[in-house]
Amino acid sequence: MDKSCNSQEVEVRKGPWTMEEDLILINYIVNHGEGVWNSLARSAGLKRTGKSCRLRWLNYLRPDVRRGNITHEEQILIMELHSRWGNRWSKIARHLPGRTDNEIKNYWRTRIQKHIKQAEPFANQNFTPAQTASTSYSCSTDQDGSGPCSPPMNFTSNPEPFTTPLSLESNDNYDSFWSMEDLWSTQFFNSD
DNA sequence: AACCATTGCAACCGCAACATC
DNA sequence: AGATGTTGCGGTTGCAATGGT
Repeated sequence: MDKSCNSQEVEVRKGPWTMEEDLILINYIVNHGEGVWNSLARSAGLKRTGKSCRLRWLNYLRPDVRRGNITHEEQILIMELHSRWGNRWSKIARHLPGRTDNEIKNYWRTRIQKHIKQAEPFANQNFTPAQTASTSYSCSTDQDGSGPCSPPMNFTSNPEPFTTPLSLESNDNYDSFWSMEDLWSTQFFNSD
């Protein structure tokens, strides 16, 4: 009949996450670990879908998520891997520790793709992303692509295991309200 | 100062693959 | 073997911030 009958029990929040929601999610995961996301969302008392919780955690709240500018080396690696695998963002992300598929995808669409478009007039003169990327290092050409790449600097290995949750050195986009450090410190104080 | 266009990013959606019953 | 639930992925959208006029 009318789905509004049970609309009360399935009240689901959408849109941007609040700091309070972030704290609840962090707290819950720290104390109980990740699990089945749907039940996690319910148990934590979040009016979010499991999917939304998972995304928020993976892309934003995890302590090892690295935010801030993509380095030149990372950009080169992204271009190299994209030329090899195409839009397999999660696969590409696995080779960039601390970066998420969403971040890489956004970066590609907003920065690299733009530059490629701008360069298109010159593209006829043998310009391709792959060629641009293949500057001074090579990746082992295992077909599955899981093989290690050898960038000029050894940045593929995660430099530090994020004892400091985030590098906020170029804190362009995360300084308006609260920082992840704020969240995490709050979380530790609050963890029951 | 006000308006408009562009940019960048967080979050949502739909789908396919996988797991469990 | 089929139904149902969950997860992971890639594409897309909405909106705040920023820049330009």
